[in-house]
Amino acid sequence: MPTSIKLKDTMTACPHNSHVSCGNCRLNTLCLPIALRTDDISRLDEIIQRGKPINKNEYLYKQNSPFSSVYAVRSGCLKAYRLTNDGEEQITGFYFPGEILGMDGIGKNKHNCSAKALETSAVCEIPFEQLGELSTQLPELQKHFFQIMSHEISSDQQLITLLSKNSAEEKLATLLISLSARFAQRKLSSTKFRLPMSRTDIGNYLGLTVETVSRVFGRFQKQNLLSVDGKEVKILDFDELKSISAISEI
Amino acid sequence: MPTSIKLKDTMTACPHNSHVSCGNCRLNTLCLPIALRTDDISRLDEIIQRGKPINKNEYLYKQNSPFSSVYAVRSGCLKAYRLTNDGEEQITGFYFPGEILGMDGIGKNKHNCSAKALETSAVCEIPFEQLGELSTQLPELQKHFFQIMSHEISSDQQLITLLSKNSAEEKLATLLISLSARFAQRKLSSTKFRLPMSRTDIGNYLGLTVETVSRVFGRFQKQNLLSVDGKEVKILDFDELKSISAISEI
DNA sequence: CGCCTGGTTGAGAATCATCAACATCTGTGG
DNA sequence: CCACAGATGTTGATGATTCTCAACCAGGCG
Repeated sequence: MPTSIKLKDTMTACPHNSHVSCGNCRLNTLCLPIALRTDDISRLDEIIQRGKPINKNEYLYKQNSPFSSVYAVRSGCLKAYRLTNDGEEQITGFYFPGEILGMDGIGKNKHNCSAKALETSAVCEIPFEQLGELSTQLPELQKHFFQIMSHEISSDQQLITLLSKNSAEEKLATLLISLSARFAQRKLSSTKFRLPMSRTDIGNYLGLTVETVSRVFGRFQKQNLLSVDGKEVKILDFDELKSISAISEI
Repeated sequence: MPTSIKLKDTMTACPHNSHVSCGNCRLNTLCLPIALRTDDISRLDEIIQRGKPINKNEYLYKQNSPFSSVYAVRSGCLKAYRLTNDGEEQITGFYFPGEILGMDGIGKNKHNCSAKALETSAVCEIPFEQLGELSTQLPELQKHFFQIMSHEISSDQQLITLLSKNSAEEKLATLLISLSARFAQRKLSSTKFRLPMSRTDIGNYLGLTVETVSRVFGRFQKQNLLSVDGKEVKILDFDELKSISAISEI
């Protein structure tokens, strides 16, 4: 068990750097409870393990493997997916820096999904047993984790609605607007970004075939909503794209 | 605020009876942490409020209303649903006795869904603030609620897969097998039961139109998998129905 | 009794999947 | 550095599942 290294100075908080502590991680407003006091953050810091980065296509965890930790993404991007009866995969979410995954494993003490890196990624491992113990002492932390889990439920429910009610164009527009918002949250451009996932992954996530995804990208370009160059996307008409999407709040 | 009435004697634990305490509720193996000691159950009992039954089509809570409690179903059945942009509803789940709903509201302190009774139903209201406090003192309770939320996440993810990958027949078979299992859990018949929801609700939940649901019911009857009389369903060939469904474990 | 909601059945239409061919990108090894 | 192979993405033609629209039936309730 590597003990975490404490750095009280204000070193550059690059998320790839595995020596950054929670206190000076630039993502901490996303994954940490705002209300935690500095010395409480240190206690959280102590249970968090920062492993070496995982490469593209490597697993963070596999479906049905024993559950022990949840993970906060530090850099890169991961997909979570379940295998269906007939061995196909169904992607249930993409996870970006500051977002937390693995909570589906808590209920049955084994992972309900697999998680695989879409590109070289670094994560903070948060042993759940210890998190639970610490949470009994820090009510704010407990509340925060209830909230994170609740958010996961809400976003799953939104995906359910999307899959059930919306057309291919609405689905893709919704994904793009959602990604845009999540990039903005990390102070990145909300209109020009790189999709870390393949077209196949997008189709899988949205319940569409690759071909349909490709065609809809084509239509969006013809309508001057987007300019697309491989995985690079530039949103040209944000408002129109949003109005196509299933995302309501302005 | 009515104070809960304690009944230490072994009165008949009918779930409609609002005076039954957690300790002698016959559903407590479903909604309570197994490991809780008797006097701890009493403490939980004290924060739980047992309101009067809600009638068919009445709301338990509405989307965007302030969140304060989660609810355990005591009798009846409820549906949870979200309104889409254009005012349509999307059902995200049906909740039967022993099951817990409302957890989607924790994250933003307002309900992400509405919940409406499909028939006269009774619920136990569990004020979340107090549950949080009690959980810091009873680690088992905290763990139990993490698990319940995690189960909700897992089942939402299974629904995502179902909606995205499966045909109309697979969807309906899956719902029927799932209901069957949940009735069995409550010691009711797993092959003969009454659907509390309308065909429209089933279609909505499964991402199908009423007509399609009706046709698939018809086909299943022609294949002698089911006999259907309105809302009464009798499963004639459980194994075949299960093999059509997306439910794997035997 | 008749209205209204909920459910069933039929015919035609539309979206998206499938199948297939082709283009492009990636990376590996000569 | 180039060439090639495999993976990934695009485009086209065809077809199937499911939706839409419409008519009709059944049961419950005033």
